[in-house]
Amino acid sequence: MSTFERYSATIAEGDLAILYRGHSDLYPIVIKSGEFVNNNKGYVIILHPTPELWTLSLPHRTQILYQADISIITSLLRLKPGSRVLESGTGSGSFSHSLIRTIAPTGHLHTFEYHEGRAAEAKAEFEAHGLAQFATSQCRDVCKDGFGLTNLVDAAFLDLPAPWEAVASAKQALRKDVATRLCSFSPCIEQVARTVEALTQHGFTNIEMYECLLREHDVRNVTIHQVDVMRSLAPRPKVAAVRPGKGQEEDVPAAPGSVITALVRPRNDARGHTSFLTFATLLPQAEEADEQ
Amino acid sequence: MSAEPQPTPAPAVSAVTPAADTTPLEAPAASKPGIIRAGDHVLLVLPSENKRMLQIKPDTTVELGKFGKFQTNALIGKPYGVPYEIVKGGELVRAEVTPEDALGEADSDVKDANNKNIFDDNANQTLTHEEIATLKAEQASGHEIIAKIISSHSEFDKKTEFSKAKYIKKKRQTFLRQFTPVQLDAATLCDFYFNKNPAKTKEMRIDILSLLLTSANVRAHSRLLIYDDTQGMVTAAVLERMGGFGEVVVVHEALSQNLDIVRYMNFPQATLDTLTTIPVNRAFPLPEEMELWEASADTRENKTKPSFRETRDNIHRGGFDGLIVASTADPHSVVDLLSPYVATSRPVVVYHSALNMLTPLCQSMRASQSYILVNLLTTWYRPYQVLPQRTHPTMNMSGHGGALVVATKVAPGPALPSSLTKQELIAVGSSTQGSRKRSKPANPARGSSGSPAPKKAKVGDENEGDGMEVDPVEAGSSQV
RNA sequence: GCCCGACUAGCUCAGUCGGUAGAGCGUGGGACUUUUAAUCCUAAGGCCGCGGGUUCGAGCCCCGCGUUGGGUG
Repeated sequence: MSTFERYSATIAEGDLAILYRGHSDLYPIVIKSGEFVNNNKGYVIILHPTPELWTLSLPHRTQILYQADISIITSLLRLKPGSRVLESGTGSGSFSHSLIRTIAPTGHLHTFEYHEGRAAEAKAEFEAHGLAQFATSQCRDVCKDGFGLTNLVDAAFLDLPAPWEAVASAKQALRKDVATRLCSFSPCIEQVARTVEALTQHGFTNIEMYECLLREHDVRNVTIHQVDVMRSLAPRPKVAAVRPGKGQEEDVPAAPGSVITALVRPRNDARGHTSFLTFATLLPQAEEADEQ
Repeated sequence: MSAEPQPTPAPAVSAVTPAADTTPLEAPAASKPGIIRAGDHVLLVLPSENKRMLQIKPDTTVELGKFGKFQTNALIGKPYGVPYEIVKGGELVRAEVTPEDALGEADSDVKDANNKNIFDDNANQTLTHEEIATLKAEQASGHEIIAKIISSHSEFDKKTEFSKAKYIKKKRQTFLRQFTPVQLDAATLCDFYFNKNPAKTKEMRIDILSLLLTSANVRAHSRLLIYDDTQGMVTAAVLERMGGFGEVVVVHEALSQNLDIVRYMNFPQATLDTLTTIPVNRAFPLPEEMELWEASADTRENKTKPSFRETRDNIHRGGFDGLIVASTADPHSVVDLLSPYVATSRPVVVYHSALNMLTPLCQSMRASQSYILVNLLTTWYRPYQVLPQRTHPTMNMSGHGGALVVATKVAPGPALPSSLTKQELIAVGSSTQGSRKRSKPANPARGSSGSPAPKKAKVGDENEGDGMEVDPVEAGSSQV
């Protein structure tokens, strides 16, 4: 069975796969013999699922976390195989899938979602994707009822409208024998301020905040003309994109008086602000407290 | 199923699981996690926020300049991450951390004071340099000295609370005799080198490294090919994310490769055993060299590692789960060399500190039928100071953290005749997302046209002999 | 009937390489000669069909409707 925590060599009945029909046309499917999908594009490519492809193709039930934020959060929470981590809310499960990939096979994700429907869908997804053994998902309003975990997790991730209300309970859930980490994900600076205040009051240290955006770049060859007095009045070659390779008819040398050069620029549809990422450390308890 | 707490919503899940049992490979026997061991490499964070990296060898004295000195034996067995004060006699005691030290009074009214009547005058401080030096010589604690300095500052009470906090912070950075030993991990080391000696790690910033790790789908049980010119930064980060499971083969150009950062990670032997390295000329020997290598004994002193020959055979078996390149050489040449040994539907990720060094590679990979989803990436990364009523960006690091080319390797299909523009049926299953309409792959076809038998992709790859089991299916043939 | 796209400039278009701030026509200005005008040069013109619902207080979100193109009955 294909899963997000292990590659398989071949496609099998019942596997989740990602149907590729172009960069903006990725679609998750379950392979079932005897069934068809239509396609009017000549060919498709079936890809092995990865958390990154899942993030690009999953059904949105909420706004989701994307790869840039997911990546830096994972690093700064110091996650690796064996880590135990709590997450709230589960949302559409974009980050959850990536978390499970990183902490498997010896770690565990405790994920909490207060919306009943979304919690159920996420849970069903984990099971369908063969990830249930790595994740415990609960429908629970953690701001009101807390996480219900004690001295258990290495890291906590809060993606909540009022994260400051969950700080005390998150602290309780974090283990106390080693330094642990917390991240809060909030779009607005006022949320950050209140969260930082709560973190400080609860004894978190090393509070830092970041923003991280992904910039994707286009590369294309353009033909540009050269300024030349002798030719200044003659018709100029058109400035036009020229693409190399794949045997296209555009694969022609530059006309006299012009030169082909690579033009690199950021894609204009790049996402803007996502959220502020607030990180904090909870130091291990002093030894006196350890003794009891 | 899971041995973890069950997902019943109502009852509080109270779980206390012993720490050691899930991390057998990371925690050496008879040692608690997060405890400093003899032989560990550690990072010491000083009050000035300067950092020093060193190895804790027993029975040694560590000199921290004006911040004091201590015996390594006093640190062994103590927890990481905790600030320690060097008290008289060189003993280390856990330093108290109070929020007010760093924050100032959060609720203070900023308007209750200002600098209108404060003048820059050294005479505001009544203590002389000699008197302060004497205090230090008498082994007064940092806190005592700071208190003395504040009480000797004639204008201190005129300052705003925020200004006082900043003043105190400066004094703490100068006079406190303490340090925090930080456990070394990939994120910490990346940050350390990026700030201290970025050339060593080829200007690789933590956010780009993080993106590299997810893009390459690095995880336990990965089987990866790596070309690493970052002093081992990339390899160390990859090994950390694999947790001792799987396999990493590092190919390098010189006869031996500097992977110092891997050593600094304090990996257990089990993790180090998943790493093998091999020079390019042993992995890809010229025909005339072949006999020479075959004749000569493997000269590696560490016989627990596979021989070059075994590693070479391993590489040529192909089917790797990914390729990661962070090279100062032409990245294109490295990708051409190693990509053939990567399985299809697997990531290829290439790092370089300069975007423009990757543009030709990006163009040619986009033009190639062997890759899809080819992307040229940089990041915009900005840290902020967050203090009550004093939140602001600390610096702008956009555009200087390196760039990545990320792609997915696929099996190139046969060239499509131009007549094949019509709809084709692909023998795969239906959607899992019944409710989703946008770009739905299509509805079950009704016609009885064609056989639904799944097509095994044929590998028309230019890369012969990589032995991959074909995963992505390219169904380019007509059914009509 | 069902399915899949596309709706931004006065009009019409824009590709499975991660090509939707890119163009063409038309329009204005200039040069030129072949002057009921042609050719060349150049300039101006862009915020995305309508409505609703949802996501955290960031949409690569969803639904409906309209217009339009294609496919299939």
